[in-house]
Amino acid sequence: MKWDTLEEEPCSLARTVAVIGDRWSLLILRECFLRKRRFEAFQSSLGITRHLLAERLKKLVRFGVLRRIPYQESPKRYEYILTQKGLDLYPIIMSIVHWGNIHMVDSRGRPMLHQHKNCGHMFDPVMVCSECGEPLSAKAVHVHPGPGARQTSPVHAMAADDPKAKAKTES
Amino acid sequence: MKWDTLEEEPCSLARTVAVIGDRWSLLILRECFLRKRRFEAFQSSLGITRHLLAERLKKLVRFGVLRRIPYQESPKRYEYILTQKGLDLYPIIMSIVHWGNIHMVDSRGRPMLHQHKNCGHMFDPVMVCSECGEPLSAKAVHVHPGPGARQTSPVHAMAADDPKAKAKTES
DNA sequence: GCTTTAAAGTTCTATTTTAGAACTGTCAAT
DNA sequence: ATTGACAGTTCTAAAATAGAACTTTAAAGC
Repeated sequence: MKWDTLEEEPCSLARTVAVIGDRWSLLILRECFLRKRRFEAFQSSLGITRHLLAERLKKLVRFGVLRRIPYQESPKRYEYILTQKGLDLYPIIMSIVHWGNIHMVDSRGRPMLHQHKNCGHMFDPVMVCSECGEPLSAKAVHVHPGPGARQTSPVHAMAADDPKAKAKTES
Repeated sequence: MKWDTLEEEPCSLARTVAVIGDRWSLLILRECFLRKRRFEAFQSSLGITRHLLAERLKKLVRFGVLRRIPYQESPKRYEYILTQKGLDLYPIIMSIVHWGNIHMVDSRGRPMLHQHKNCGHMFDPVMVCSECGEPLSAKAVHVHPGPGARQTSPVHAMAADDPKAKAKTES
C-alpha cells in the first residue's frame, strides 16, 4: 500500500492512521499535551533524530493538528501548538494511556495519575454511548455502512478505474 | 531509539505504542473487530504483504492481544481471535474512528455508522470521567507522577547505568 | 492417478524509511 | 572574536517494507 493514499480511503480509522499511525507521531503529541512546544524540547525529551522530528512536525502541521507560530523575531523562531483538531485527539491519547495502565504496567505501578479538575478526583477515562451514557463494549455495537462507505471492493483494489476490479476481488 | 525497548519505558502511552504504534497493527485490529479471523481474510481485505502480515500477527500474539487457535486438523490451520486484552483496545479503536469521522471525512460523509444495541440508537463515543461522569477535555485534567514514574531523566538517557546520565540531561 | 485449488505461511530482492551524526544560519551574550 | 542556543538541513549506513515467487498439506475435479 502507498501510505500517501491512506488518507483518502473510505475508512475513518485508516484516515486517522494516516495522521498518527507511525512510530513517532503519538509520542510527539504526548509531549504536546504535556505542554511542550519547541523543537529542542521535543528532541531532547524523546531522543528522536532531528531529521525525523522536522519531518513529523511538518506532517502534523500539514494535517492541521499543530500550528507553527513564531514566538520571537530575529532570529525568527517557531513553536508548535495544538489546534482544536489536535486537542480533539485527547480521547485517543487518553484511551491509549489507559490501556497501557491496565495491561502494560510493571510492578512499580502507573507512571502517571490523572486528576479531574472539575470534580477533584483521580480518575480513569471511560468511553460511553453519546445517547444513553452506558459504557461501550465491542459486542454491544452494531456496525452499518454509512453514506461514505465503499461499494464492494477492498481498499487496495479501488485505485484503478478498471471495470474488472470489482469482479476480480469477488472471485 | 530502539523500538524493542519501547515497551519497557515508564510511560503507558509509549508501552502501548510498542504494541499498536506501527503502520499496520491498527488496520489489522480493525479487521479483528469486524469479525475477520483468518490470514487470507486479513491479507485480501487489507492488501498487506503476506510477509508483513505474518510478522504483525506474531507480534500481536506475543503481546497477548490475539490468540492463535487451530480451527481444523490436517492440514492444521489457525485463526486469530481477540483476547480480553485485545477486546480492551475497543475504546482506542472507537476514539480513532470518531476523530476520523469528525475531522477526516470527505463530502460523502461517514463510511460507517454505529448503533448501540443496548439503547438502539446511532451514537458517537464520548470519553467521560470515571468519577463524575462529565466529558473530558485536556484542559480539565491535571497530571501527577505516579508510583511507576521515572525519576528525572528523559527516556533515551535511561538505558546506561552511567552515573553522569542524570546530571548531563539536566544541564 | 494427475492437476488444480485453497490456506497459511516462508523466502527472496528492490525500494523506502529511519538512525545517527555532522553541518548551517541567525542572533545574543561573554 | 568566540561561544552558545535554537531550529533546522544534509549526509551515509542500517533497518523496515513492498512485491513477487515459492512451500507445504490436503481436499476436489477430471
